[in-house]
This record gives sequence, structure tokens and C-alpha cells, in this order.
Amino acid sequence: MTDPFEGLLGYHLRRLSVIAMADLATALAHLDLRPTEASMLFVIDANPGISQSEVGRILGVKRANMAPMVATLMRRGLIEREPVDGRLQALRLSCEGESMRAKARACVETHEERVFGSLSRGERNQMIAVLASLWSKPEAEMDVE
Amino acid sequence: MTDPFEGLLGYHLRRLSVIAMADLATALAHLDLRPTEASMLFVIDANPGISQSEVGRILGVKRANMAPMVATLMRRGLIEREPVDGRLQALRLSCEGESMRAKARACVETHEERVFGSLSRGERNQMIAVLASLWSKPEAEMDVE
DNA sequence: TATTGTTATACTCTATAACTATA
DNA sequence: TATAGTTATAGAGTATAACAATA
Repeated sequence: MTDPFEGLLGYHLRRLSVIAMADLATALAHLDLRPTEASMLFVIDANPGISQSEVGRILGVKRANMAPMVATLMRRGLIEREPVDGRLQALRLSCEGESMRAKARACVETHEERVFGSLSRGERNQMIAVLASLWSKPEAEMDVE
Repeated sequence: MTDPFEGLLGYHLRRLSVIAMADLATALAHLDLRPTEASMLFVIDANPGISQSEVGRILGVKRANMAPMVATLMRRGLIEREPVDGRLQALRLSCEGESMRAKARACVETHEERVFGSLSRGERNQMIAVLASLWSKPEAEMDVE
């Protein structure tokens, strides 16, 4: 029988994405981190003093769902908060947070090698360029909130 | 600031997959179908007489979650069931199911054009080949149940 | 002993709505 | 009037466990 998904890019995109996410989630669980929490550490590290709304905007996570995640990272002492004005709060990694970020980064890179190791660096970069051009374009059309 | 996700294929894979799935879900909602239900119609159409366990195995959906979905499609008169032996049930599309499958297929193709339209057919096929080689390989290592 | 199909149930992720405090 | 942050809650999607019937 003919494969009904043969020409459907979206189908294959999703199947691989699900497998990759499951692998990443399992790997990060050893650090007691979820994928989104690790991403938050990466974004805050790259943008010290960023607000949590902005982190959510970058990652595509809604304000309402950011609150409990930030609370969790605060409770664990991985990030610190400092008021900028009456409503903005600047987020930064603590020492433990920076240490955790480094471990998470290593974890993610091992994961990438495990899942995408059969592709050369050049092939991966080419894929990244194509994927990024497709998902970072629809910002205007998509309703990110 | 440097983009912390710049070299991470998995990140871009997921971001695009989420956007694509949201677009597909919205499009299929006009037919009152979820993406997985549409996929089921495609698989049953391509494999008349297939069992629901086998459909689940192909799509990566667990037995326990297949039951209510099959029940829904039966209730709507889109698929029919015939006992093969005491435990296997052969699934087939009804007339209405075949009509719905055709509509869903058109819907999916329009969706693919909308999301991936900036890629040539050749680029898409190349992407599909790479993605398929990555996700259809780990069958052995992954625990699909 | 392994498999099909079913039910019940829990957990995660995400979405909406409403609220406050502030710009 | 718009935005930041919070809380509560509802809805998908997916996970496990247990069961009966059958191979």
C-alpha cells in the first residue's frame, strides 16, 4: 500500500519533533528540568535583566504559564528577580543557575548528537536555516497571544 | 545578544512543528476533525481492513487512546468495523468516510502549501527524506509502548 | 503466554478569563 | 489605555494500569 504521508512535510516534521522532544525531556529529567525550563535558563543567560514577559514572548509561552515556571526556578534558587519599576522584574541567573545552565547546555548538546548525529554539521545548519525561515516568519500572521 | 538556540536543530524543529500543527488543527476544525483523526482516515483508506491496534502502531498512538477515537469515527459514520476473528476488527472507510477523507486530504494539502509554500517541491522532498530517515530509524531504541 | 480492545484515571501542556497594580 | 504579573480553571494530548476475551 502507498504511504499516505509520503509527500507531507508536516507529518514527518511532527513525528521527528515528538521523538526529539521525548529524548530531550528524558535527558533533562536527570537535572530535574523540563525542556521549557532549560530554554528559560538559556534565554535569561543570554539576556540578563530580561523580564519574564519577554522571555515568554521569545519562547512562545503565554504570560499565564510563565508565572508558575518562574516561581519554580526562583524557589530552586536558579534565578533571581529584581524590580525595574513597579511592574517589570529583571531576571538573572544565580550562581547555581549558571551552573545548572551549563549542565543543561551539555545535556542538550549530547541529545542533539544522539538524535541528529547522522547529519553533518553542514546538513544541520542547512536544515536550521530552512526551519528558522519558516517559523520565524509567521510572527505577523500568527497570534502569539 | 547571541541567540542561544542558533545551532540547535531540535529547537527549530519544534518551533516549526508547533506552528504547523496549530495551523493544521485550525484548518481541520472546519471539518470537525482533529489532526490524528484525519491521519487515521488516511491510514485506513490506504490499508482497508487494518486493525485499530495496527493503525495506532503506525501513527504512534497507544491502544488505550485509540479506542475512544475509533468510537468517535464510528459514531459519526465515517468508518465501519467488521470482526476478523474474536479479537481483531477490520476497519474500513464508509462512503461518508471516503468523502471526508478526500476533504481532509485537500485541507492538508492547502495547509502544506500555506506553511511550506516558500520551499520548492525538491526542497520539500529533500527535507522529508532527511526527517524520515531520522524518525523512522529509532523504532528499535524508542519504546513505542 | 501474548495480543486486542476497553475503561478508568492521572499528568503535562496549553488556553482563556479575570484580577491588581503600574506605565 | 496598554502592559506586567498572578491566579484559577478548562481543555487537549498522552501515560499507566488493569481487565476480559481470544489467539
